[in-house]
Amino acid sequence: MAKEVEVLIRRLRTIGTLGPEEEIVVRDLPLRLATLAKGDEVASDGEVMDQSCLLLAGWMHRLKDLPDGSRQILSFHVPGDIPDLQSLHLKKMDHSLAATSVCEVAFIKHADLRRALLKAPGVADLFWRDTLVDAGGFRIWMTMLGQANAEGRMAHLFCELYVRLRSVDMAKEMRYQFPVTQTELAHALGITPVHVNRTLQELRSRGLLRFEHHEMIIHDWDRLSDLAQFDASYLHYFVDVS
Amino acid sequence: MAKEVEVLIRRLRTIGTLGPEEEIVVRDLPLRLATLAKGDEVASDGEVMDQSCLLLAGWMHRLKDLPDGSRQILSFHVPGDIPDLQSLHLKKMDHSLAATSVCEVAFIKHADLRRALLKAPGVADLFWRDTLVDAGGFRIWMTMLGQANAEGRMAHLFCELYVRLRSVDMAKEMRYQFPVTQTELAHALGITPVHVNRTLQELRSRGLLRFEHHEMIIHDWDRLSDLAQFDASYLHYFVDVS
DNA sequence: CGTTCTTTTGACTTCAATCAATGAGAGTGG
DNA sequence: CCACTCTCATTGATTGAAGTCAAAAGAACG
Repeated sequence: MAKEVEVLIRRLRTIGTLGPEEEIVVRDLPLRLATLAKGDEVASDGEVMDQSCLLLAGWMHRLKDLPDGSRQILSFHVPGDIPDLQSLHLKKMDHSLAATSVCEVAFIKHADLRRALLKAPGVADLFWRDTLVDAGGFRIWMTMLGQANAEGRMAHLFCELYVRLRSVDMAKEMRYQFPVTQTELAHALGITPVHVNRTLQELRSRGLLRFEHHEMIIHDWDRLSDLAQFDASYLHYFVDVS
Repeated sequence: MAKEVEVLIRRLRTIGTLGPEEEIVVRDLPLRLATLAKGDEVASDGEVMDQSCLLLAGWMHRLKDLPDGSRQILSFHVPGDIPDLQSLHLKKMDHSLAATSVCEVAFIKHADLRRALLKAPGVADLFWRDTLVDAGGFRIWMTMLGQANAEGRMAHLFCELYVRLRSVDMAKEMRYQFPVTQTELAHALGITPVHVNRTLQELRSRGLLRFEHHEMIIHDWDRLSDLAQFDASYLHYFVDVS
């Protein structure tokens, strides 16, 4: 029972080791299930949280809106992720968390989480490690935003998503579903929607990939990852799945 | 004795509370002191670490070099920071840590740190929190790199540094020392050195600030922080010092 | 005091933004 | 089942912010 927690177990085993007794502690976490509609925000910038959100199915993303109206998408999330785990220790959100597509989630009360982590320090270390891997993703994205042009950034995002999606069986044979619009891609890449469109066309005309109707097909992984200067080690997978 | 650890105590109290017994645990951490020359790397991309580095005096920065030769400076660090604390759980570095200026540091063995955190879970939470605040800084910088132009990014960096430096008594009355070259600034801001120079001139000609001989003087905080869309809450200071 | 690093300036180029319009799909309701 | 609407994708023309290249001027340092 409570098969919902399996995605979390898998995620934790992707970035570290989880002993049998620790697994029990994780399995015993009380979950409150919910279904989110596309665009729903489960945490808003400035809000004070008392729970975190485990993504079970579908996509989520974190975003930051600036006073001038511009928006940066900070990360995309796949099942097994706890995108707002940081709120366990930083109660007040400094960004927002929203559903990219319809999705299934499980809320975990911070009080319950705290109790569990106190009981099993090894699990606490794993959760800590998870937030550190999260930060590692930000570092790479900062680097790409600061140094790479539109093609490089886009290629990098598509490479990262392929590797992460494979680890949760949502990608195989160089293809995956990615339910975002070009405008959302633009918010993630720090470029305009028009330029997203042109960059996609450029990558496609060079035979690197195709992205149509929310389906990504990578035609030439070697040249794409080369263009992206992609190196999956920042994902800190315990066993590399790339 | 061991007054070196005071900067760390202060830092921890800046982002949370530290009880008397927890303070003792922190004070008992074995430190190995060292002096670094400008440019020295205490941790390099790919390296496996068994210690972290507490900055006691001077400046450090973290950076990521890409295969094509471009470099992104990810963060600047001031006394009290442990810039590579994440290596406690992510042994293998995914970026580098270097001395911006001559500086004094204290190395803390991960084994000692782990022992201390096991003894005092409240301290573990504080250190975890510190890494989460670190990640919050990355999120804001990602946002500025993706959405703001050269002026906005530069203004934001200068605002952030003023607030952080004030909390460690290294800035007052709208001025502080900042020992970087315009080329290093360029690596942090994701623009070219030439454009750094022109942007500095522009900000100066508008009466917002002056930056000469490594000294920053902010002439108009209100307009500068407005241009930066700066909101210090992402620093997650327990008591706001801005 | 000369050598090196850093800052500054000018001319030119380029990548991406902007503005504006058209086209294509998906879902809705008469 | 087809008009209608809405969102999303695409295209073209133009503008603008920042990059590039090259050189000179100014500081810093042994």
